[in-house]
Amino acid sequence: MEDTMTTHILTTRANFIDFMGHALEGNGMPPIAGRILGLLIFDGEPRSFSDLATELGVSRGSISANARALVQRGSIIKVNMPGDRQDYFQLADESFCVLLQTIATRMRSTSQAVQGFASELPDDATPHKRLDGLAVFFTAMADGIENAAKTLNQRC
Amino acid sequence: MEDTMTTHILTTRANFIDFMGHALEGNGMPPIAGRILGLLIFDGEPRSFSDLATELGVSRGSISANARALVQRGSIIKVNMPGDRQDYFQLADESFCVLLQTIATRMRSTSQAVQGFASELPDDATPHKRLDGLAVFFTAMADGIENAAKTLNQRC
DNA sequence: ACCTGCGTTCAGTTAAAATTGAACAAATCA
DNA sequence: TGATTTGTTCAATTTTAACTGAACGCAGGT
Repeated sequence: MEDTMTTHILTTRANFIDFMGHALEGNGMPPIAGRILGLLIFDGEPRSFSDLATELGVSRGSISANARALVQRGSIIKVNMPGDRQDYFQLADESFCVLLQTIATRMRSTSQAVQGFASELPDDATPHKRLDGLAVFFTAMADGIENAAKTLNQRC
Repeated sequence: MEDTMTTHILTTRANFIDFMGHALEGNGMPPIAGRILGLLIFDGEPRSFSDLATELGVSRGSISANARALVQRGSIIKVNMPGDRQDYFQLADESFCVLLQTIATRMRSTSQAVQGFASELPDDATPHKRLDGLAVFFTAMADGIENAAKTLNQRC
């Protein structure tokens, strides 16, 4: 009974980790980054570098690269345990907010880029208007996402 | 002078098309789809199937596949010109709105999926809470994006 | 000093995605 | 009918991204 329960949780855990791998793949991140994030979200507590490699069944090189990318994005943080020189990783408190901010920022820079193209064109040219419209579109999207961040009532 | 102007516009056009190719690449679409979209946004008017292949310098097979994908997404529409049996494509009026709706929908389904994983876990388990939080996150994002769509005062 | 464990790096490999190009069917025209 | 044009399909190819694994430097431990 206890075992059944545990098994079910472990199955769910594995499925969730797998799911996150695919989900973040669709957002321009490598699958393993998604799996690391999924594992850390699920477990909540710090996990060691080696554990990640072992549990996910991937090379240490992969953990190194992908964990670094996640740290850089602010999704996870690296922590040190006293008397243990391994690196540990855990979900960042502001993880989700950071994710939103990252996306919003990307939208804004895209908007700016499009605006740049528009400004190259004569004001009366119809492409100018359309590119302007596209720039507005990206800005609106950035606004919407940042707004969502605030809605989450966390510090963003 | 006239020539300089035209050249500059053409250069900007080429750069914009190229930019869109890269931009949509980051959103999970093939580069050529982005370039087709960029070309149609810039030009505004219908362009023929063959023109797309010629101007973008890619195979007809690629135009066929990518244009179809864009049509299916609702970003562009296929139109027919009287007395010309070629297929023409042009930017859909609701192009940008559709883009937002697509993203919002994906967010909601992701949220639901995560919620599904959460429901597999006992209510008192801490992973349950975290997955719930993640689901809320995706919902908030979907809301934010749909809100942005409405802000654009177009019919969405 | 030597050994062991840890994380990084990067050249090589593998796997996945995108694109090509030739074959094809349908439609048009002479 | 036969020749042409048009868009689709799919197997082969190219391109790109991701991953591996061995070599390396660094820290501690014995």
